[in-house]
Amino acid sequence: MSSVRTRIAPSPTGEDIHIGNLYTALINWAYAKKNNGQFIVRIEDTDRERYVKGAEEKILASLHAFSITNDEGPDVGGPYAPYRQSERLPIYKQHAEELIAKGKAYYCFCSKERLEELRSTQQKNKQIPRYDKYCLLNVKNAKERIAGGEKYVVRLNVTPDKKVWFDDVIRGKIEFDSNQIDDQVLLKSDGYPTYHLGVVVDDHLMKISHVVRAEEWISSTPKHVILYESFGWPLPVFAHMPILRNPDKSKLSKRKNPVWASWYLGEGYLPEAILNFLALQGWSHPDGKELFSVAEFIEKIDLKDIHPAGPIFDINKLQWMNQQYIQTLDNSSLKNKLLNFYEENQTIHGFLSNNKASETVLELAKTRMKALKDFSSLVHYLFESPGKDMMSEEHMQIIPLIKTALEQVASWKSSEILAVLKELMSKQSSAKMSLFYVLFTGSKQGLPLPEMLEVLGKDEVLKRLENLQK
RNA sequence: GCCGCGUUCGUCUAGUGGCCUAGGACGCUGGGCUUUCAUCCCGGAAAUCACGGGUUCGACUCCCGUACGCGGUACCA
Repeated sequence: MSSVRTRIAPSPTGEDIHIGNLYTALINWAYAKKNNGQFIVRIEDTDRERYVKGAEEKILASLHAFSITNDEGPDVGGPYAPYRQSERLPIYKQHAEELIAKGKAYYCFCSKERLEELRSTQQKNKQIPRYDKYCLLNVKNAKERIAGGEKYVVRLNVTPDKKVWFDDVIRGKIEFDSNQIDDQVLLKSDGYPTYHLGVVVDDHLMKISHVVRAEEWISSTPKHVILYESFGWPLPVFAHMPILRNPDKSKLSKRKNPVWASWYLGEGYLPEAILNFLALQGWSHPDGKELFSVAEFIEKIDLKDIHPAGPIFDINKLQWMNQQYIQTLDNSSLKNKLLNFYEENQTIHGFLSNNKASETVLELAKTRMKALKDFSSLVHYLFESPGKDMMSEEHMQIIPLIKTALEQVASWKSSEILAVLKELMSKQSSAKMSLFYVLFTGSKQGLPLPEMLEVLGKDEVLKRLENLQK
């Protein structure tokens, strides 16, 4: 059996890798790993208009942040380098010319204006908007015009009245009528290939065995099939993944949802949790498990088990999953993750690395974080006492009572503090736990108060009460 | 418009002809534990399996049609 080689082909046209692309990357990577194959990253930077500088680096960095490692790519090289399409221009040109020589493609000199006019009249007459093969039928001196410096494109010469089909692992046989297929531009006038020429040539040259990509590519696949046949190349296995959706069911977009992988990382979602969540889109563990490792996913995944309907991206479930991952972390790994996450925040970073009490806090905070970024609001009052402006008459009245009570605590331990607070509550009907919380934290709820008061220290606690009385 | 893909609780899904009076998970909700909030545990509501026809002794499961949703329809990917 020939080896499994999969790939993702991101375009550096956004801020970062799109979460939907990360999903596709996960499936491609996992499937390759499962089969002891290779996973390749190829940068499809053929759109010069939308090109975003630095996007490629960001995409690669994000992939690595998720531990999705590529065996070949622009960053690590490989036997089929270069892996950046902009560096492969002569290859596409050569292949386009091969197609022309075979009569499978042709030069076209039509202006943008003519194409627009053609399209609008076709639409007006309710015809399928397609190129009319004008240049194929009328231009006889293409070589001369090109030699004369005229701009041109190369178009695919689609034979009408034919059935074009392919087998999709996830969806079965998909068939198109070639009359529906446009004479797609293959090589643009700037010398760059379009996606269609680029993918087919590169996937073949790089020996990609499985083309696993999003559903939005289904309708261009027949063009690719024609291309493979025109070159005389065997077809790869196709698998079109469902596309992730917004709550309104449209394709997941940045207007309606956070889509950049780094956004999720920046909120403090753990890569493992995100991957686990993504694995559950369109797929389910054979044992019905919800929580499982990437290694287990690799072991169990099979392309044919993927459900084709487009799932709505439910951030709620992601949050739950993230919390599950956070609370099963041991203190030292949680600490490391937080240290990393709060690299810029000196207060929290310092507290975590120097304060012995951070162990206690970590333990208590664990079950109360949906994401790493929740940690700061859970502990902020350790570094900054709540102001008088947050207190009501009720709070002010209770201060003397609680102060005397706390002053009597001999051994400043959470258990004793709790006992004292409980006693106060039983004696004084106006004394309530929620009042105490506000006094020290500015909020009615939070991490267990006795433990946090212990962390704060007797002196600091009493000082805070005194300050409030001033 | 045309072409293609899809359709099981609000959401992610199980389900490949009888085990389904449809199971799990998130969310929602009631309760327990508890110093608040969480965690954790127990319970509940929630899907006439989009609809209509077939096929079959029997259909969520197979076939056809319809509706709806989504995707594509670029010298963007």
